[in-house]
Amino acid sequence: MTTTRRERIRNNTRDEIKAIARQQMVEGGTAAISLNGIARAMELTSPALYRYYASRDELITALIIDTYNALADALEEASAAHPANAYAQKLFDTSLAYRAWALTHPTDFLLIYGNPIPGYQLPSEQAMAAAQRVYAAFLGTMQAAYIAGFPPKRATHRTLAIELCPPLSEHPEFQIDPVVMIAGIAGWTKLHGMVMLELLGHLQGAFSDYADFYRLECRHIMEDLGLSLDMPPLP
Amino acid sequence: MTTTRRERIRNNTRDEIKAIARQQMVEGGTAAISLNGIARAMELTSPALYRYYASRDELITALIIDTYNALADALEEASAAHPANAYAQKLFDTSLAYRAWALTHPTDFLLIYGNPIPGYQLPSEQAMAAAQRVYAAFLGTMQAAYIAGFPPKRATHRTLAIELCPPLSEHPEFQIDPVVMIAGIAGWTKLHGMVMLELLGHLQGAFSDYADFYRLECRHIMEDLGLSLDMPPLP
DNA sequence: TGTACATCAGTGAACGCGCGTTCACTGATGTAC
DNA sequence: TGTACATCAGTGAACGCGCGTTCACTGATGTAC
Repeated sequence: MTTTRRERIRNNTRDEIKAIARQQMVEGGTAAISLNGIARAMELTSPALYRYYASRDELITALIIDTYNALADALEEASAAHPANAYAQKLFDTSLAYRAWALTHPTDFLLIYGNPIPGYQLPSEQAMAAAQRVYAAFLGTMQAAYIAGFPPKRATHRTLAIELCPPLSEHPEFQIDPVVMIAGIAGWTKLHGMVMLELLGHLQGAFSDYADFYRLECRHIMEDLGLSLDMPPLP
Repeated sequence: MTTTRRERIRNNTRDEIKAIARQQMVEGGTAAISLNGIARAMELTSPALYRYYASRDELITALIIDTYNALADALEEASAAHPANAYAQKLFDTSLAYRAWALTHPTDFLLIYGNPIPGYQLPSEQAMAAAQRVYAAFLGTMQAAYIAGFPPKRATHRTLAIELCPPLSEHPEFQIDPVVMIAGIAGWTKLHGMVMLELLGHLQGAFSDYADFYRLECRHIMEDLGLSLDMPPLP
C-alpha cells in the first residue's frame, strides 16, 4: 500500500487526464473525448498519454467506472444519513440524490446511462461491479425493509415473481428476494425516466417546479413500496 | 398539390438521403451521420447533397421530425384499434407500442430521446410540434377518460395540480387538465424509464422476460389511472 | 558516498484516415413563345 | 413543332481541420552495489 513518489506523480497525471476528459465531455458530449485535445490542454504531445492509458477506450472505461462509483457514493451518503431501520427516509433521500446527482453531473450521467459511445465496447468486469453498486443502493434498503416485515404494497405473487426474476445464483452474498427485485426495479425505472426526460429537456414547459413533481412521484413510489414517510402528508 | 416530375425525383432523392443517414445511425450511432459517407453510398460527390439539404444540421432536423412522426403514427395506430371509449385498452396498447417501437427502432429512439448530438442545436418549431404528437397519443386518451368520469386513482388535489402544472395558454385547442397532465406524465416517465434502461442493456440479467415485466408495470399504471382492463386478472 | 545501470516520461515526425463546406464549372432537363 | 433561354443536378478541386496510433529517440529520475 505504500506508494513511491513516482507512483504518486503518475496517479496525479492519470487523474488530471481524466479530469480534462470530463471537461471535454461537458463541453462537447461523450464524443468529444479526444487524446489530442487532452494532450493540448496539458501541454503535452499526444503520444505521451499512451504512458497512462493504452488507448482511448481504456480511458473511457476508467471514466465510466469512476462515474458509477461517484454516483453510488452520492446515493450511499444520502442513505447513510438515516438510521438503518428508517427505510422510507433512506429510500426517499436516495431517490432525491439520484436526481440531484444527475442534474449536477449531466454529462457524467449520460456517459453511463445515455447513448453508447460509438466504437466503444465496455468489456470490463470492474464496470459491471461498479454499476451494481448503484442498484444496490436502492435494493439493499428495500430488501432490509422486506425482511423487517414491510413487503411492497402491490407485491407480485411469489411464484410469478420467481419465474419472472430468477434469483441470481452467481452472487449469493447479494441476494435480493424476487418480489423486492421487481418492486425495486419498477421504482428505479420510474425515477430514471423522470430524470432522463427532465435532463434532456423533454419535459420543458410542463411543470412550474420539477423538484416538486419528482418529490410527489417519489412519495407515490414509497406508498407502493408500503413504506410511510415521517412527513406531513400532501394537502 | 400537384407535383412535377422533377419535384418527385427530388423528393425521392431527399428520402434516399435520409434512409442512408438512418442506416449510418444503425451502424455507428447518431454521431456517424456523415454527408461524405452518404454521398459515397449514393455514388455521388458530397457537394451534390447540398442541393437537398443546406447543411448536416438541416438533415438531422429532418430526421428528427420524421422520427417523432413515425413514433406518433405507431402509437396512434395502436390506439385506433380500439373504440373511443375503451380508454384502458387504448392506453395499454399505446404503452406496449411505445416499447415495441423503441425496440424495433433503437437508434431512431435514441436520436430523439438519447444524448443530444454534439454541435447540433434543434431550433425547429416543426420538431416541437412533432414531439407533441407523441405526448398527445397518451394524454389525449387520458383526458377523454377524465372527462368521461374516470379520474386518476391517486389524483393530485386540483389546487396543487394547477400550481405545479400551469395550463398552457398557448394551445387552447389541446387543453389537458392539470390533474390529468400530472398523472399522464407520471405514467409516461415510467414507461420511458423502463424502455430506456432495457434498450441500453442496463437491466441485463434481471428478468427472464422483459415484455412480461413491462406488461405487469403497465397494468399497475392503468390501475393508478383508475382504468380497468377487460383482461383476466393476474394470478 | 559515488558510480553504473535500468526504468520511465516525454518528444517529434510520420501514417492514413475522415470530416463539412466553398467555389466555379459543365451538361442535362424543363419551359415559354 | 421548333427554337432560345432559364433552371437545376451534379462535378472536381480545394480549404482547413482534427483524429488515434506507431515508432525510434532523448534525457531525466530512481536503484543497487
